[in-house]
Amino acid sequence: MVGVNEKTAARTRVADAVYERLREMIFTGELSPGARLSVPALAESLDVSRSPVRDAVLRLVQERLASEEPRRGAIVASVGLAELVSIYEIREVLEGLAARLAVENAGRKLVRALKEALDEHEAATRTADLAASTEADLRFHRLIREAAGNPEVIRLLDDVQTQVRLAMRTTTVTAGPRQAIDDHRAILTAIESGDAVAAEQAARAHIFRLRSVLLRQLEGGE
Amino acid sequence: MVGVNEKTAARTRVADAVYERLREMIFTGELSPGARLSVPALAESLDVSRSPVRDAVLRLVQERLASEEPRRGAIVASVGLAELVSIYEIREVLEGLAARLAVENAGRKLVRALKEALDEHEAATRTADLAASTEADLRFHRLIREAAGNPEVIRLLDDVQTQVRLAMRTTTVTAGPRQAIDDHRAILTAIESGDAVAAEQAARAHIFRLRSVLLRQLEGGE
DNA sequence: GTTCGACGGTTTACATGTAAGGTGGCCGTC
DNA sequence: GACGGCCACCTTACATGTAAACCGTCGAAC
Repeated sequence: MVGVNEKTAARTRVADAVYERLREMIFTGELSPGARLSVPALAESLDVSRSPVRDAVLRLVQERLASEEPRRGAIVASVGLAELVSIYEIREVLEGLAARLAVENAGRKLVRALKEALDEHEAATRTADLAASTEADLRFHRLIREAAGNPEVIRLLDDVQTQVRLAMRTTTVTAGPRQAIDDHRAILTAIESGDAVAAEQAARAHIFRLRSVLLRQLEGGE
Repeated sequence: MVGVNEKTAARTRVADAVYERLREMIFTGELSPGARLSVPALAESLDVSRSPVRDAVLRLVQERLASEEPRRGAIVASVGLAELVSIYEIREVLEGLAARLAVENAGRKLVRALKEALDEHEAATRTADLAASTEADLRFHRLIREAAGNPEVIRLLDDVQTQVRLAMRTTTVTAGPRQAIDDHRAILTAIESGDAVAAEQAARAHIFRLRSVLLRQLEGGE
């Protein structure tokens, strides 16, 4: 034995770090939609060589956080309202699926955790703590999809959320905090009662309402 | 097979060609699940440098045709029965969504094209022409999702199909040709009558039956 | 006979060189 | 002053160099 094995060592890929950094820059607005992702320029500003930057940019492109045209390089993607509506159509059926599957292998623990998230969501809303409210909201959804036991659903919903976050740089979608909590309560009730079909319906209805908000924005203002 | 036909002439990217070639090698079995994707070895055998091969392999990894462990390289992915079930759960709701959306902006042309595909499917089944039957089957589904008018749905269902093709190297899933045709007819009827909800239900039921076949395989003979 | 550790070969991951293509600016022309 | 072609710069895409990590093997010690 050569000594203690450091688990911290495993994660040191420069390309991964660059990828994370670029994601962060996109989500914080340091890189706006449309901004050019010049590999040499980024390499210099991040003080690494071009190779890991290239890998990271390719990864962003394939996750559609950036778009590229051959020989012209990549730019930060922008997600318009119409695309966001398309994404919410997908999110609707995927969240429905997650809720249905969650019922099928749900336990007491899930219900308890969901209740807790919902309570915190409500409390944060009462005190107008936006950050905590958002966190509890996201956690509620995350708990359900992780309980679904289908790794593909988790991955796809993570993808959806990534696109939504990007779109949020220019748009917001909320049906009002009270509506969200009521919707969540309906989902929780269905899960608690073990009614998979009702849970699917409730989850779909929740996303459907959010999508309706988007559609009104699409037709009305802007 | 998303959009290979860009009309711009000078799309001679070596990395793209390598990517296509590797995909082909995976689907034809030239590269079996588990096979190592050694960048230097592939570069030599394809007679290009390591860079485009590296790009292509990264792309495969990201599309989950290959899996990688850091510092250990990539191998051709294998899709087991359990994963295939997960994929079909997703396919169920996505095909349902596509059918619903297709109704919402369907025209006469769609119905006619679907009828044609269904007729050919039936004819090919009668003459036991497996290739033509499969082609007509795929075309039926493709027509619907392209009519959905939601590019994300198309992309996700293409992804699903890629995974299914990979899984098909070791598994087959069919509910029997008659069942498939009956299912398709039910979908067509619902679309023709303009009943979006019925179309969604019919499409979901179709995939649900295929998934049931998988589940029986999963429980029964290994 | 089994276990352990050193060694060679192979590969990854990062760095860097370079030809060809694209862009935008600049200048001359009308 | 507007327009069009030329040129210089920058970038992409491919090629290649290289340190360090990993794998399998082999041999020695117990």
